[in-house]
Formats: sequence, structure tokens, C-alpha cells
Amino acid sequence: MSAVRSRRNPINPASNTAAEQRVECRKCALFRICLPKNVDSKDLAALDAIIIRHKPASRGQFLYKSGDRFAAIYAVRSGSVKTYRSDDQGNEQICGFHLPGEMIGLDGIVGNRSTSSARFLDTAAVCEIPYHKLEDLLLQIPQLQQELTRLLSREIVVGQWQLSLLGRKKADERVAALLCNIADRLQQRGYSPSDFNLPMSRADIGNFLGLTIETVSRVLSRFQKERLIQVTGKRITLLAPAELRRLAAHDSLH
Amino acid sequence: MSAVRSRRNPINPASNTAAEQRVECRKCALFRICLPKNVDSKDLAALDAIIIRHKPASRGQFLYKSGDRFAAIYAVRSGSVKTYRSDDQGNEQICGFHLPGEMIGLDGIVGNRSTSSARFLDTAAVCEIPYHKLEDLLLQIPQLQQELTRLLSREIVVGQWQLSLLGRKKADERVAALLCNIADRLQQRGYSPSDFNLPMSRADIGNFLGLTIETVSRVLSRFQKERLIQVTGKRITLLAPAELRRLAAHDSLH
DNA sequence: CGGGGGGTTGATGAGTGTCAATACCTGTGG
DNA sequence: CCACAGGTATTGACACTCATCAACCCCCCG
Repeated sequence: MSAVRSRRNPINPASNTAAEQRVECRKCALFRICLPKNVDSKDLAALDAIIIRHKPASRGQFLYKSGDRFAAIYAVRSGSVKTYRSDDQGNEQICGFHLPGEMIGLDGIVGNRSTSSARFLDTAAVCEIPYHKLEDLLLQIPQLQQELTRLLSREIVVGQWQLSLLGRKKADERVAALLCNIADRLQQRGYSPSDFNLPMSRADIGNFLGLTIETVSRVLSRFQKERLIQVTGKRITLLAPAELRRLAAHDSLH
Repeated sequence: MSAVRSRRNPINPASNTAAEQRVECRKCALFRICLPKNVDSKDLAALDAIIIRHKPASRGQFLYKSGDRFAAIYAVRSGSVKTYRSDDQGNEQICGFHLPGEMIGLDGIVGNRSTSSARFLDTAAVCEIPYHKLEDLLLQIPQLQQELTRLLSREIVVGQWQLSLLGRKKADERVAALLCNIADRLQQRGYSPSDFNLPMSRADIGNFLGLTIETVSRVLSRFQKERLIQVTGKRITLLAPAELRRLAAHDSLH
């Protein structure tokens, strides 16, 4: 067990000392897109005060596990995280790859335990927002309330997008859609949308897209052969983003 | 255009007159599972007052359409509703089938317009909850706030379930999973879990499950041949629910 | 009686999963 | 610095699931 929870956490014993952890929300590079973006500056201190800013942890670490008692939601601060749910037999279905500025753990609210697990894809750091404290603030800060609700709603919309990905698209369309989606999200965050690292393994991609490793690999190779992308391991360069987008938008069934 | 919105609605001109529409939440059969279930009785009147109880409308009617300005969320009161999103080319991906007591329209919150459309699968009635009025109440009724948040979170969990359905399961497992899921939800609502009507067409089932009509039909026929179910048109009888459940839980990939 | 929509069943082939062999990459220890 | 091991990715051959196309049935409605 190697969870990065606030209490009883061996790798992060001194949560409030390291300088890095002093970065207030308003000074955080992700402020514009993160939970507190619409909170009045007068209320920001209160929110800031409940947030636990974790140090970076390494690839493979668990942030939380399916079945864990729900205690907090998390914002990715750096690196990337995958969330997945596993069934009785231990099989996994990846639910999402999460980049800096995105919130995770929202599925735990309803049942008081998480239905999914979260693991770091690379060296990554999160901000932990204890939920019972957040609930108190929601009552006092309407904008925060509103922003949380929007966040949840957005998560639903993303889920719908994923449904049409898995329900209606062929292998190459799925891969193209994922590449475009990641490119878009990177661009929102100020990174290059045409040249980036895929933080996850081929197995993760395949799992997320409902494909096998081999199919993912073949599609990427074909895209490369067709001069749509340049692949070198995890490094991806989009050579023909427009064409990829066309592919991604295509609806193959029926 | 035949939307059942509160304003400018031809089929429902007198929203506040029909006796049927006087059923208060606390007297509604769905009270235990619907939005107001945890609201204090003292606060219930205020919530009751903003709810618009629509008369039943007939199969095929739109409740809202993708792109509509977001103004309300809806609770299904009777009948059933499908929600779906459609892409540029007009192709649809069904996002869910919704039974009495379930809320829909939550995806519209984030962008101020709905990303999906909703249509009645049979004669169905909804309660409309104007969102700007609901927002006012959220500030005054913490339990309502909490319940809405849980609702949104539940929706996310349901989405994750659907992901594993489409991502990891074979045709027969998907069909079995859908049958079991509907059976469960009917049971929660006090109906027979082993003998029910599928309100949606085979095309809808196929679309939802990422399969073709023909495959759905074949799987149902095979299930019947194997004495797992009894099919007569839309009428389904589960003969071996345990075996169906085993199938539904099975994870085929890898 | 005819027409049309929805559902079933059959034949066939495309797309992707499966299995297997090989290459590559990364970190570890000598 | 190199060798090695273990995981990760690529590529190929084959099999199987499910989509496609087509014919037909059934039932409801005009």
C-alpha cells in the first residue's frame, strides 16, 4: 500500500514544511483552470487553508484505491494520473488520463467510498482537498459551490464523449480522437499541442480505448506511415492535425 | 420541434391546472429515490413550489435538444426517456435510458447548453426543475445542495460503468449486463425484476451497447434458446437471472 | 388489401483480437 | 563501461467476433 493520502503517509510526513508546498492557489500556474478559478479573492484564503499540497510522488504510486473510504478530492498539480475501475477478477478499465489542473476523485462523493483507483503515470503531484472541509466552505462561498457543480457536470459530459468513442468508432478513429483530445488539453495548459509525450503505456491506451496493445501499436505505425504523426516511443509529433481531427470526428457505424 | 419545455409548449399549455400536476413530492411514489428525498419537510414546500409537473407526453416527443439553452433539470415521473448525443453528421450515441425517479439534463450545467438530447421512449411525464430557481434554493437548503452533488457524482459512476461495458465486454455480455441493470433498477422502484417491458427499440439497445440491431436480435434469440430469458417482442422474462449476472460480470478482454 | 416500420434469420467478409516471435528500451549490477 | 534481465513495443500469421448486406416475417395502421 503506497497511497499518498494526507494522514499516515510515509513518503510525505511533513505536509506543511516544504517550500514547494507553500504555493498559494492564486500564484499557481493552473489557477485559471482549476477549482478556485471563480472564487473571490477574499474567500480564497479560506480555501487555500484547507488544501494539502503534496510533494511529487513517483510513477506507479497509488493516490487512492477502489473501495477506500472517501475523504478528499484531488487536483492534479503536475505530472499525470490515470483513474480506473477494476472488477472482481481484477480486470481494469481505465476511466481517464488526467493532466494538471484536472480534478479527480469526484466519483467517491455519492457512496462515501471511491469506485475507482488512481495511480500516477509519471512523477506527479496533487493538491488534496479534504471533502468535509470543502463542504463547510461550500455553504459559505456560493461561487465555490457553483464551480464544484460545474466540475461535476463537466465530468459527465466527458463521460458522454468517451461513450461515443467506445460505442461508435473504429480503432483508428479512437486513437486519432485520443491524440487530438490530449493535444487540445495540452494546448489549454499552454503546452505544445503538436509535439508531446504520451505519459501512459500502450497497454493503458489500449485499455482506455477498448483495444489491444497490438492494435494501438499497429494504428500508430500506420499513422506514421501515412505521415499523419511521428512516433518515437512515447514521443508524438502531430504532422497533420487537421486530418487526424477529421478521422477522430468520423462516425463509422451505420 | 415538439419540446416539452415550460414556456411556449403547445402540448402543455396549462401547466398549473390539471389535478394530476398537484402531486406534491412528499406524496409522490418516487419520493424515496428522487432529488428531494433528504430534504427536511420544512424546506420541502419551497422546493415543491418551483417544480413544474408536466402532463404525460407521447413517445418520440423531445424533452430537450442538444444545443438548447440550459434552463432546467428534469426528473422522470413516469414512463422512460432516452438521452443521446449527436455529432455533426447527425449520428446518435445513446447515453442512457432513464426510468422514473431518475434525473436528467445534468450535463447542461457546465456549458449553459445541453450537450445531449432527450426523447420519450413511451408515454412519459417529467417534473421540470428550473435551474436558476433551484440554485437559489441550494443556498438556503444544505441538504438539497448535498443531494444534487451526490446525484451528479452518481451520474459519473454510472458513466464509468458504461465505459467498462463498451470497453471490455463482448456482445452477449453487454446485452446481459443491460438486462440485469434494467432489472435492478426496476426492482429498486418496486417493479418485478424478472418480468418487464423493454421500452426501447432494438435499434436503441444496439446503439447504446455499441452493437448493431442484428447482433442484439441474435443474442436475445440465443439467450432464449439457452433458456436464459423468454422474449416476445419488447416483453422480457428472465429465466436464469444468476446465469445472466455471471455473464454480465464476465470480463472477456485479456 | 397494401404499405411500412420493426424485428428476425442467414450468408459473407472486414476489422480486430489472439498467439507468437522478435526488437527495443531502461535500469541494474558486475 | 558493458552485459544482462525484464518489461515494453513492434510486427506477422491466423482465428473469431460482429458488421454488413439481403431476404423475409410480423404486426399495426391506413
